[in-house]
Amino acid sequence: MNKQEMSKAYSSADVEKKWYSTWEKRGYFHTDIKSKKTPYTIVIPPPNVTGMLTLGHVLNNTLQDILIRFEKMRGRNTCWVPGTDHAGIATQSKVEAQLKEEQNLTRYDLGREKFLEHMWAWKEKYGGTIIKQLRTIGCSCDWERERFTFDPGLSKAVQEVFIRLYNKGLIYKGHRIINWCPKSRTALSDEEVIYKEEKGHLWYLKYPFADGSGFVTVATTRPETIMGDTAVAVNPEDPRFSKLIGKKLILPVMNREIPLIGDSYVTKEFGTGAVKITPAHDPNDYEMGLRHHLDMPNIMNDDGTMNAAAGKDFEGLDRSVARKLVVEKFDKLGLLEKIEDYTHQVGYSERGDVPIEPRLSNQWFVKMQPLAKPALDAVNDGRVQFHPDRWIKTYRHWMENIKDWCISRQLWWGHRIPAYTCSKCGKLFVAAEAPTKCDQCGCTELKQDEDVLDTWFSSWLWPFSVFNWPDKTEELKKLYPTQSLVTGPDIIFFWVARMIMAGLEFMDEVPFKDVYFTSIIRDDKGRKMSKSLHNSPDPIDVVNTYGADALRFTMAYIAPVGQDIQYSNEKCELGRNFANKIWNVVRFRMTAGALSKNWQNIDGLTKADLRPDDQWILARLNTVVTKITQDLEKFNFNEAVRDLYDFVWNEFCDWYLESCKPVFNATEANAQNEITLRVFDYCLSIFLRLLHPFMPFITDELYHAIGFTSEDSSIVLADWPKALPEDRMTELGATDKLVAFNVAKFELIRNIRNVRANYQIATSCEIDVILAPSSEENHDFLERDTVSLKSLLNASSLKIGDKPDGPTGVAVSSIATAYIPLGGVVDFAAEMGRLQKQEQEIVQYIGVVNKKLSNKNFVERAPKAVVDKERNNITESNEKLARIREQIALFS
RNA sequence: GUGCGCAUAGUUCAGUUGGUUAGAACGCUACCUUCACACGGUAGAGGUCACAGGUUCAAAUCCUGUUGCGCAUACCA
Repeated sequence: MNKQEMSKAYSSADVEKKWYSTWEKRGYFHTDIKSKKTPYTIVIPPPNVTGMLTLGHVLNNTLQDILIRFEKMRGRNTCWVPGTDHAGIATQSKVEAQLKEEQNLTRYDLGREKFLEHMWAWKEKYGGTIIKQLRTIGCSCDWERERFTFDPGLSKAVQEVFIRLYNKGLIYKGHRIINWCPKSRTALSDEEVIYKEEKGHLWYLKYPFADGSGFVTVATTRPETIMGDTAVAVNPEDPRFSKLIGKKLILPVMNREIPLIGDSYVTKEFGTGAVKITPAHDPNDYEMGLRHHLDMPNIMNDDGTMNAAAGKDFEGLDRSVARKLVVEKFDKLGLLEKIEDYTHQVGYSERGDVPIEPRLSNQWFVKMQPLAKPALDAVNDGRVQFHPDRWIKTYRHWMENIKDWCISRQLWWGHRIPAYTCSKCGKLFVAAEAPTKCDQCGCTELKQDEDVLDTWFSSWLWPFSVFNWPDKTEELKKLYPTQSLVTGPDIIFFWVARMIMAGLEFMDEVPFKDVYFTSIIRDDKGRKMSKSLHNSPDPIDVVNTYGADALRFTMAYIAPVGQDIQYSNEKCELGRNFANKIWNVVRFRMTAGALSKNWQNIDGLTKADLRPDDQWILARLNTVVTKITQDLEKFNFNEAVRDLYDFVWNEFCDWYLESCKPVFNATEANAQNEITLRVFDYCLSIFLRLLHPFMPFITDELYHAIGFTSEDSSIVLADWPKALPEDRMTELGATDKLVAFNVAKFELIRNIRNVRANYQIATSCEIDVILAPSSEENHDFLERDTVSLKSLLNASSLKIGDKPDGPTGVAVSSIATAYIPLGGVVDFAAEMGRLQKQEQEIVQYIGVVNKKLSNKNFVERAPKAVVDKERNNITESNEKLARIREQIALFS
C-alpha cells in the first residue's frame, strides 16, 4: 500500500470486518493443547443466551481481550473459553411472554415436554446473538471451545456435582420458608431478591380478647396475611402485656381463636409492641411458630392469589386486592385503629420485578458453611486475589454469614434434579439414572423430582465444566486453574464466591488466581443503564459510527479501577480521533521513503549516530514499554491507555515526528535520513504492538500497510516489545540528562512560539532567531540541534550568539535567551509586560523555595536529595531571573 | 442502623508508598486550511484540591470529625 491508497481520514468499517474474519479463518484464537508454552486461560462470564450485547459486556470483554492478546504476545499459550448461560428464569420468562403474545398460550397449555421443545427451538433460532456480537468488537475467543451451560457435557457435570454433594450430606431437602416469586411461580435464592425502599403503610389493627376484656392492637405492613395468623406475640418483659400472655384472642374476619404468646424476639418499642404471627408467610414468624408449636396454614396459591384456607370471602383474590378488603372489613368492624405512612424495604424478585412472597414449601438446599470455609481461606491467604482488593471485605462478610442455598426451582427450563421417589413407600433415590425398582418395597414406579436447578448451580462449575469435567481431559489438566476472571462486583455472591467454593471442592484448587472487578456503567447523568430509561446505547451502533477500536479504546480509557463510569457516545470521539491520529502517522511515514531494512531493532547505532530528538524519543519509548507492561500486569488498564495516548500524541507526534520533517524532506541524500527513518520505524513498530491489545483492528491494518508483517502473518502473532537495558541506553546517549535537555529545549521553543503568537505572526511566516545559551553546556547542546530547532520554529535563520542590535522580541527560558528581530513592529509595552509577568512569577517561586530552605527543620530533616533539588532550583531560578531583569533593563 | 466508596478546572476524570510552581480530555478564547491528520496545529484563559481540625520540616495525598452523593447489607412486624 502507498500513501495514495490511504484515505485522509481513517474509516473503520472495512478494516474491522476484514481482519476479524481473517484472524478467525487462520485459527489464531484456537488453543493448541499440545503447545509447550505456559498456558494462560480465561473463561468468559457466560452471558445469557437470550442476551444482546450491552456496554457492560463491551467493557468486560474488551478487558479480557486485552489480557488475552497481551499474554499471547508475551509468549503464553492463551485460551479464552467463550459460551453462554441458559439463564433459567430469565430465558423461560422471555419465551413464555412471547408465547403468550404470539399464540396466547401458557407453558401449562403446552405441557412440559412440548414447552421444552419450543424452548430449544427458540434458543437455536434467537439465542447466541451476543456471541456473534462479541466478534464485532474483536474478542479473540477460542470459538471451537464454545460451551453452553445446558449442553450435554455441562449437564453431566451438574448431575455429578448434585449426587456427590447429596452423598456427602451437603445437599438436603427441607420444609422451609423460602422466597417465592408469584410471577414465575418458583422459589428463589436469597441473592435473587432485591430490596427496594417503598412508601407503604403501617396498619394498626385491633384483635379482641375472647373473654370480651378489651383488645390488643397490632401494627402490620401486610394485612392480607391475617387469615394465616395463628398467634399474636408480645415481649414477655413488656409490662403492658406480660400478665396477659396465655389469654385467647379472636382473630377478626376469620373468627378464630388464637393465643397471645410471649417471645423475646418482639421489640417492645416498635409499633404497639404486639406482633401478629403468620408462620407460613414470614420467616421470623415461622421461627416463632416452630418455637411455640403453632399451626402454619398456607393461605396463598403459587401465583399470589388467596386459596381456600383464606376463607370464602378471599379465595381467588390477588394479594393486593385481599389487602384492601381486609382493611375494609376491619374498618367496618370498628377494629381499624389508625393508618400511618411507613417507608420500608420490600423484597422484589430480581427477574420477575414483583414483590416476593415468603412461602413455606419443600425445597432442595445446599449446606454452605462447609464449602465456604476453604473458599474464605483461599481469598484471605491470597491464593485468589481481588482487584481492587477492597472487595475482599464484602466477600468476607458474606462468607462468614452464609446461609444455605435454595437450589430448586419450579421451572422447566433447567437441569432436572436427579432425584426419584418411590410412588409406594416414598423412599428417595438420588442417582444419575432412575432405579428400575425400589429396594425398600420392590415397587417399580419411581417418579423423578419435578423441579429443576438454579441456573447458578451450573454456572458455579464453569471454570472446569467447560473442559468436560468430571472426565479427566487433557484440557482440564493443562488449562485449569484459569488465571484471571473479569466480572462485575454485582455477581460476587451469585458467581465468584460460589466458583471458588466449587473449584476447591471438586478440583482441590482455586478456579482462578486474579479477579478483576469492572466498573458499573452509568449514563452521563449518572443513572444506571436500563432498558426502561432508554439510556442504554446499542454498542453495535457505536461500532458503526466510531469503530470497534475507538469504542474499546474509549472504554479502557474512561474505566477507572473500581469506580463507576459515566458513559456517553460522544466520548468515543476520543478513541476515533486517536485511531485517526495513528493512521495519519503511517500515512506520513509512507511519504518519507521505503521501510527501513532493520526496523526490528536499533542494534549497531550509537550516540554519535543520533540526533538529540532520536535519543530523547528512544529514552521515552523505553520508559513507556516498561510502564505499559507493568500497568497491564497490575490490571491498570486505564493507566496503560493514558500512557500510550500521551506518548503517541504528545511526544511522538507533537515533537518527534515534527523534528523528523527536516531530515526526511532534505533534498540531498544524507546518512542521517537513513538512521532517523530506522529510529522512526523502530518506535512505530513498538507502539503499534503496545497498542494492539487495545485497538486490534487498526494496528493490524497499519502493521501490514507499512510492511512490518507479511500478508500471511499478523500483528496478532508479533512479540510484545521489551525494554532495552540501561547500559545500552547509555551507549545510545538516551540518558536522563539528555531527556532533561530536550525537555528544556521544548520549553524554549514554546516560549519563542509564544512571542510569535503575541505578535500574531502566522506559523507559516518565517522568522529569524538568535539564541544566547545560558551556559557552555547548553551552548554545545543547542549547537548540535540547530536543524531541528530551525524547523520546529519555522525560522529562516537560526544563529547562536549575542543579542543583535535593534529592537527584538525576547523569550527567556532556562537554557537560553532567544531574540527575535522584528524590525519596526516591536511592541515595547508588550515585551515589557510579558517579561514583568515572568519576573513576578519567578520571584514568587524563589520566595517560596527560599522560605523552605531557610527553615532549619526542613534542611535538617528532609532527605538530602529533596534539599539538594531545591537548592538546584534556586540556583537555576536566580540565573534565569537575572537574565529576565537584564532584558527588562534594556527595555526601560 | 452497619459497612464500603466518592467529593480536584465549566464538564468528565488522572494524580502510584506525603516532596518541583496540581495534570489530561472535552468545552472556551485568539490565530492558522503550512505538503500526516480540522477526527488537525500553535498559543492561551481557567483550580483556596467539599468543609473544619490534627500529624509532619512538608498534606490534594496520612488521621479525626462535619456536610453532600452513590453502592452494598441488616429480622424491627
